Formats: sequence, C-alpha cells, structure tokens
Amino acid sequence: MELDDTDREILRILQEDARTPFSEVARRIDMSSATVHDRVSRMEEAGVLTGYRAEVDPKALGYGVSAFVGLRVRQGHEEEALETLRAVEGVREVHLTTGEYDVMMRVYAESTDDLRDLMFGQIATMDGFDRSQTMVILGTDYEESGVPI
Amino acid sequence: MELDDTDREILRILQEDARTPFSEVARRIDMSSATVHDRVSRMEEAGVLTGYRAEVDPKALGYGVSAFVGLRVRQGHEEEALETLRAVEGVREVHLTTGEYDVMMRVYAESTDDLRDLMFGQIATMDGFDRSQTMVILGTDYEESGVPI
DNA sequence: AGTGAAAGGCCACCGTC
DNA sequence: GACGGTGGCCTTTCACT
Repeated sequence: MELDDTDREILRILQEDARTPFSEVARRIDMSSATVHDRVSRMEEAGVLTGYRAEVDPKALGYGVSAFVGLRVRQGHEEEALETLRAVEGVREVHLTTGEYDVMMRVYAESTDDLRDLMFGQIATMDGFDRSQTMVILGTDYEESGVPI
Repeated sequence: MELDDTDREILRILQEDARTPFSEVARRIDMSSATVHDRVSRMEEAGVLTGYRAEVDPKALGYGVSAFVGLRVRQGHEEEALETLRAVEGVREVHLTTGEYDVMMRVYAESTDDLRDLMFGQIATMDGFDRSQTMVILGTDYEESGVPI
C-alpha cells in the first residue's frame, strides 16, 4: 500500500495519542472526519495500522525488573527452544538475531528473585539451552515509542 | 496507587485495544461507564496509564531493518555518548544495562546501507565510543505488547 | 478520494447516594 | 466509589461530486 503525506500525518497523530477523536485529527489535517475515517480503515485493512495499545507503567503492576536476555541455542533444537520460551510468563518478546546470540528476549520480572526463577528455573533447564547472558535494565535513557514518521 | 481487580481488568482491555469505547468496557466489566471513566482518569493521573499508542507496521514506512545494538562506552564519557545517541535518527530506545554492554539500543533502519551509515557514520565515530555489537533482527518469533496483567 | 448531512452512540460532567 | 441522566460531541454511513 502506498502512503501519502496525509496518511503519514494521521499515523503520526495516532501514534502520539491513539484516542485522539477522528474529528480532532480531521481538524488538524484540515479534512473532513469522514476522510480520516476512510483512510484509517484502509490503513487498518492494509495492515499498516496494526492496533491501538494503552501504555501501562510496569512498576504499577509490580514488575520492577526488566531485562534483555541473549540466548544461544543448541543446533537442531531451535524449534523446541522457541516453543518453551513463548510459554514462559514474563517473556514479552523473542527475536531471532545475528551476532553473538541466536535469540534476543525482553523479559519482565517482579523482582530479582523472580528473575532468578525465570532464568535458572525455566530457561537454563530447557531443551536446547546452550548459554545465556542477562542484561538487566538499570534505567532507560531514551524511549520513543513506535516508528519514526 | 493501589489497583484492584476491576482496575486490572480495565487495563487489560485497553492494552488490547486502546480505542475500546468506555461504554463497551463498562459492559464487559459490568459497571457503569461513569465508573470506568472515573477509574481511567484516576489511573492516568497516578501515572499507571501513561498513554495510548497506535501500532504501525515499520515495513509500511520503509523501515525494513531492525536491530539491537550493544555498546560499550569509555569511562567518564557516558553523558556525552547518551546525548549523541538520543539524537541519532533511527535510534528508538537507549537503555543502561548490566552485563556485557553498558548501553543496549533498539534501532530502525531503512536498509542495511542505512544501518551501516548509522553505525559507522554516527555511532562508531562519536565521543566516548569504545566498541559495539549489532544484532540484526532476522525475525520476531513472539511479541506480546505491554505488561502481563 | 473527498465531502456534508444525519442518526445513533459515546464522552464527560453533573448531582446524588 | 458507584450511579443515572444529560447536553454536546463524535462516529459511521451514504448519496453526491
């Protein structure tokens, strides 16, 4: 699907605040809200707009620890490893990557104890596990949600 | 702020689809929409609900390459390094971490050429740069946006 | 692809319990 | 803290350009 500047402007506004009323979006891009509605629908159907998410502070829900975990998997055991990882509570993202690790994960835990259980109890003991490195996030210096538009 | 089960249920619904009308949320949790409105406002003010974001497919905007970049910084040059990184187009997240790197970043690029410019043109030449490792994301096996509720 | 109009639905804000 | 009611705004659709 081809996106023009108007589409990009709409995306920018909704990426900033997904609950912005279409009528307000229309005002800002100087078009009717029917048009906005139309374009948004088209972008949803084309898979450009994939959803609308409320952002929740992890700390408020008791997740005080967040980490990246790099993982090496034994050759031939990739599929079973991924399947296990997907099912681990706290594992939010599982990416296949080039470089030092085969898999890069993003995990949330309630505490370091909880993270320890997750790593040594579930991940290190799984089928296909080779070795891992846990990079605990001490702080986030900069975070821009979404895509540059 | 203390969250009860009703609050959590509201968060779960809005994390799934931030544009769900409050009246619909109210129906699902079997309360009035005035109550939902009330609770949402309280959670926004308390910083539990930090925003609402439309999710956009990076590929649709021409960002075909995504990577994690681990970075080591020369001691005493942390601040200037972070400042530089924040300003690099394509750098979306900058986290301070324990482990093998000092900084873990998440970057988007339009192509491998673009990524090369970003790494060798801007990051490797910056003040305080020690060394880096780029982990290009070949695929994402699992991704659960937001926090487990 | 964009528009205005219109019906129905929704939001936000009361006052009340 | 939760509720019903209300006025104004918003969404969605449609015929027309």
